[in-house]
Amino acid sequence: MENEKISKNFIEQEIDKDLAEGVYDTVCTRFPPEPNGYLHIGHAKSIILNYGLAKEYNGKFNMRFDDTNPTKEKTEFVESILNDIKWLGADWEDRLFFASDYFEQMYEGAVKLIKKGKAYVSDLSADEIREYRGTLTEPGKKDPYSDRCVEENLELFENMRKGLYPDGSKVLRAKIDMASSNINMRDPILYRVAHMTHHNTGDKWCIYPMYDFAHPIEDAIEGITHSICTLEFEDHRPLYDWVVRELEYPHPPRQIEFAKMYLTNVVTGKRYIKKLVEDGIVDGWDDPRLVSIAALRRRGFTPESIRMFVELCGVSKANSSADYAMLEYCLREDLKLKKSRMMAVLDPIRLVIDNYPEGQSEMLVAANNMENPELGTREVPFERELYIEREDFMEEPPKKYFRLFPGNEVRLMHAYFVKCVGFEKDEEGKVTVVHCTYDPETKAGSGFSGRKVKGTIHWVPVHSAVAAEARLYENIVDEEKGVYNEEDGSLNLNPDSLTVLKNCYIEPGIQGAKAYDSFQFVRNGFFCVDYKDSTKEKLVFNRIVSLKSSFKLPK
RNA sequence: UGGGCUAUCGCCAAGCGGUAAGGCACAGGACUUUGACUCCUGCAUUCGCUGGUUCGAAUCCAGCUAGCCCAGCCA
Repeated sequence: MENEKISKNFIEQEIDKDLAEGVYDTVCTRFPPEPNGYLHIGHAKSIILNYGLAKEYNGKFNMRFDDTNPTKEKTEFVESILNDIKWLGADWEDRLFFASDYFEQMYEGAVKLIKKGKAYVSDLSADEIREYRGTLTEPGKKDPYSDRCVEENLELFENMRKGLYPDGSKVLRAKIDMASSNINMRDPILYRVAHMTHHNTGDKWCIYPMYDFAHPIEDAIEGITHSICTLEFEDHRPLYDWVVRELEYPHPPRQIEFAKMYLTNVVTGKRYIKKLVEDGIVDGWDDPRLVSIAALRRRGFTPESIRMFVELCGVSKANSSADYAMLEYCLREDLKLKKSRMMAVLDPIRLVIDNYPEGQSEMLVAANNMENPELGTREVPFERELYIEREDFMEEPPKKYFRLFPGNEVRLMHAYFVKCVGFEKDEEGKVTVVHCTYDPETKAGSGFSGRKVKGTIHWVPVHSAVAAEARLYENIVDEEKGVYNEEDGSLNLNPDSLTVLKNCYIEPGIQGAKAYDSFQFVRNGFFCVDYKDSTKEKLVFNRIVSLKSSFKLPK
């Protein structure tokens, strides 16, 4: 199933170059999330990219939690992140690391910088540091504490570690260039004081390293060769390189940046999701309309489909936003040969076969997947009264409509040809029953070829069908207006993002089948079980991909 | 406005001086026990703009324009 790669992406080209020039003789990548939230589709791209690169080059892939800021991190997130990565299929083998396990080495690194005269302890307040840093257009000013001698700095830094100073009173800064046009190089803060319990190291530390100092060290310790991150860290690369150079690591890692990928008409902002949850519009961060990994999983996307999506999108340095249709395509592609295709009726009307004996029933053999015989067959009871989809019958059909209408013949899937001979309506003019006659000669699988019909419709036996509830999810954001309301900054929500259909029926026997995880049924849509509600008496399904049908009723 | 990055079809994206890959979407047609799938066919005389170099430029140079990122003791 792996598509032949026509060309390598720019990261692969860089790696090839490094390998050819002997800069590295192996490839080691990593996925380094901070355990401060749930993973979403954007993280999936990074995971799949990093893991894929390691695989492709026969290298190693490390899992590492970048937990250097105890104010934001929780063990709860560690669990969920690990779970999602496993589900996606990235395997870190025995290499699960925590940045916090390197705190001692980072501390030693800081001491080394102080001894080299490359770092100093500053007593400036947060506000003062901001002032001294200058602005985007004006250079910064020299930190008055930057001339402290090595011995004094060593002592002060040790005292910082000992907890002698309150939070915010002192920081360790790198001595680089306060006039640099790159703000990240204006004596960046390396360590801050924070008396706080860390989820991994407890109360052992009260000083914590900043990302810019910690990350290159983490990479270097683990022997990472290519540290792949997103574009916003491009400006930090000079600092990354400065740290590994000053700390004199023998085989310094190399940072390469790529553009994040967004999806069209999807809400990603944490504060917006929070608002959606608070307002009761979605039922949590894993609501199927959102794009956290858990949401996608709940909606029925498979790990394979997400991997395919990432590969299809490719990697570049141009900010972009992929069509949701591309994700849906990947799922259809993944599922179409792998899953059973069952029948169901979402909006039922009764179909009565006038010439089928009352009380009689027979078991028909149905292929689980017409395109993949390996999935076997199942039996479906056929009887005089069936449910069919309301839209599969029209009293006055438009041109080129070839499902049921008075006088027309169609195939009932896996069963017989039926011809419409009449119908009944209620007082409101709504069709309630469609009458047909069937032709025993036309039984599915009989090889009958006397005549052909243009339409094939799904059905379910009235007496043994299983009642179900279906949830049809659409984009939560208004497709035409876009995600954000320009005027007040709110979201443009689609009022029909969730439709609950309570009066649905699915084939009997599905209940016993174990293939619930995701399968295809009802014409051309893919559905899956809503994992949250599957314990309810009625089965609940989510529609995960919009119906793909080229016949649209002329309105 | 200082610095960094980006710009190729509605959406992704190849291309790396020799005359615009591919996928999604879309539109026609064939096939069909799912109007799906599959299979054909069509879909950028042009690469943000303007000049220049060259026999030849999306690719090199110069100048514009637009978008994204950076002034956390966040990552």
